[in-house]
Amino acid sequence: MTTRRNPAPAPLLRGGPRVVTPHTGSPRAGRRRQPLAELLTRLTERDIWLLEMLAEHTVLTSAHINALWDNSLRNTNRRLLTLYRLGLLDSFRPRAVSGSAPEHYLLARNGASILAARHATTPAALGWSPDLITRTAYSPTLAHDLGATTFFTSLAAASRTSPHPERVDAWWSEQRCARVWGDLVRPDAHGRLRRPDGPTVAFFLEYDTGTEPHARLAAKLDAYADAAPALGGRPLVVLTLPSSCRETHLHQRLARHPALHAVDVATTARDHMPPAAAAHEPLGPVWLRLGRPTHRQRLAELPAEHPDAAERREAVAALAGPVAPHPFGHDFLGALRRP
DNA sequence: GCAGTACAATAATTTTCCAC
DNA sequence: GTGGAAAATTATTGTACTGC
Repeated sequence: MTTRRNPAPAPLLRGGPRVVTPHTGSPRAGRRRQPLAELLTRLTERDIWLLEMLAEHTVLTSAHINALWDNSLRNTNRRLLTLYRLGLLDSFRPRAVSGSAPEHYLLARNGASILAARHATTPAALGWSPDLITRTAYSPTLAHDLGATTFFTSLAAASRTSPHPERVDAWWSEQRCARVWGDLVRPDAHGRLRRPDGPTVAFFLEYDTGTEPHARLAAKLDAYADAAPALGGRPLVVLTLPSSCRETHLHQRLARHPALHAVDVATTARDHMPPAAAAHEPLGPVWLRLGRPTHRQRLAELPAEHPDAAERREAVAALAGPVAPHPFGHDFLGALRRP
């Protein structure tokens, strides 16, 4: 095991210790207060959609945003810098294991104010506060939360290039799930994948960092089994694990768990790569059914939800507010509802 | 004017090597 | 074992150019 010479854990907040030579000029320079009405002439639908996404998911890295925008990284970074200078976004860069970390973006005051105006509410009601960046940058769950985010942005990017025309229909944050289902279940996210022939694979994401004991994961499955009637039938829980070794042990321990009578569970290991794949691909054949691990399946091949369950879920979700559809093409994440 | 592309320069960090 | 210098890695930004 190697040790770091400079193990300071503090994230780098913009305006912090990041040194820029006078020759290039500070990349953070030029930020000034902008009247909100003036900003209206500068914002595109894509920008507004990004603000909505940040309100929903709190923090996204430049790579996440690039994947969602389906853009070149250069263009994504340039636009993000513009939005930062307009006071719409805040950002920080945590320490990285190797090299430097990507920029992490959140809503800044102007961005929160514009969103609040659009939803006829206040920035505070949207979860924004002046110390949001500090709370987020130093959050002990930041890596876990970003892991769940990476799962969905990978899914979204892959669905655009996949030969299988599935579509990511929805991506709900942990906070939205808590608002909809309360203490019944606490997934890290909820998503829906729509097959081209109509059925929808709705799933609850549990992102495992390898720190929870098997008993804790078993207890989560019990909670899903208990909540199954309220969740609209037989819920599908997808568990993404850090290693094949942990996945194997989990299957050995939980293959006959009683909750499997009421819950469908599929696992994947993030170090597992299908043949000819360059990286772990959550849309690909990487999922093993718990209790019946005959072969690895694609996410779209996992059990689709019953139409009645979909109807019941939509009714519950409708209580959470209006829809902000994706403005450019693929309308995944269309279920952005704000209470 | 804005978005997109390409290239070069720069920053922040870890890793490696080497002298002491 | 420790500390410093150089190399390597990863990511961002400035600039020039093109096209709409």
